[in-house]
Amino acid sequence: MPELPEVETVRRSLEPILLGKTILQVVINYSGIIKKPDPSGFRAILEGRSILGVGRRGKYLLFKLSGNYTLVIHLRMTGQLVLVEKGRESTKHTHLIFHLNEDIDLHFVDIRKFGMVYLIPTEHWNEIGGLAGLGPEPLSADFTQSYLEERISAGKGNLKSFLLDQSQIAGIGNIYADEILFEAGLHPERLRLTLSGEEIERLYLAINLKIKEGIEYRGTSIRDYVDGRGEKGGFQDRLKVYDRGGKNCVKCGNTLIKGIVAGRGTVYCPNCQH
DNA sequence: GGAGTTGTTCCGCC
DNA sequence: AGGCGGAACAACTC
Repeated sequence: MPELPEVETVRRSLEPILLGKTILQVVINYSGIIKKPDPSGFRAILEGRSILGVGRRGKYLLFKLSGNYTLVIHLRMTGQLVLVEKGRESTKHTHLIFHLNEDIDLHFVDIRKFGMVYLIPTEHWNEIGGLAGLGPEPLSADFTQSYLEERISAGKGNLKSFLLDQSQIAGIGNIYADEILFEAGLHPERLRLTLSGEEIERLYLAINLKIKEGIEYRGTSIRDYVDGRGEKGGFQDRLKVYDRGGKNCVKCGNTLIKGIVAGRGTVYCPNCQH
């Protein structure tokens, strides 16, 4: 499940290799993941352009191309972007192949085909639904404790759904939401409006800490996630609640509860989180 | 072969 | 009217 730390790790692993490369040819094995434009336009516009930058916003990867075009890729649940030597055979789930100069290919692989790819003139970036409405990056200067305080108190609902809401904070998904709430000692069903100032501060620090740790350990590989070199992350060994339902709390030893909150599988410690 | 998996969008309700 | 909750949907693996 690529969330901010995983997408950032992919970005960092691709950037040094892709910068300055030219897309010579694009092979489309499955066109369903290309949301804009139609597949033949997609191929025609891409071929011959060079890659000027590899950026990220929330869970979206942004490839800045020559001629003011941007290739936007969202990996959703099982998408992978991997660099392979030219000519290496593709798997049955390889949907896009970007043949680059200098004997390198970039493969888009996605077991479930939930990923989304857009190619747009850069100034039209806000036409992509999810991208326009994103909240601040959690590790940027825009994301301050007073911003969090203001947003928390601006609406109802519980903390889990708040953390998953990309318009409040960009890039948090199910894994990091559970880890952040455990770190902060806050119950996923806790209502936003009941938080004290001290609890909002704990939440703020936990968001910063867990997102930073996720990046530092190069993401969480529970099932499919790998970076641009095909390497797994290391954060799965440091998870305290996610995927640990029924196991013992690392802090107090009680049994961790797994339930559904905000429509998502959610694990928490009933003793440590209030 | 039914259950489980999550990010995003959309719809209906209050 | 707008915010919120929940459902739907995508498609594959085990």
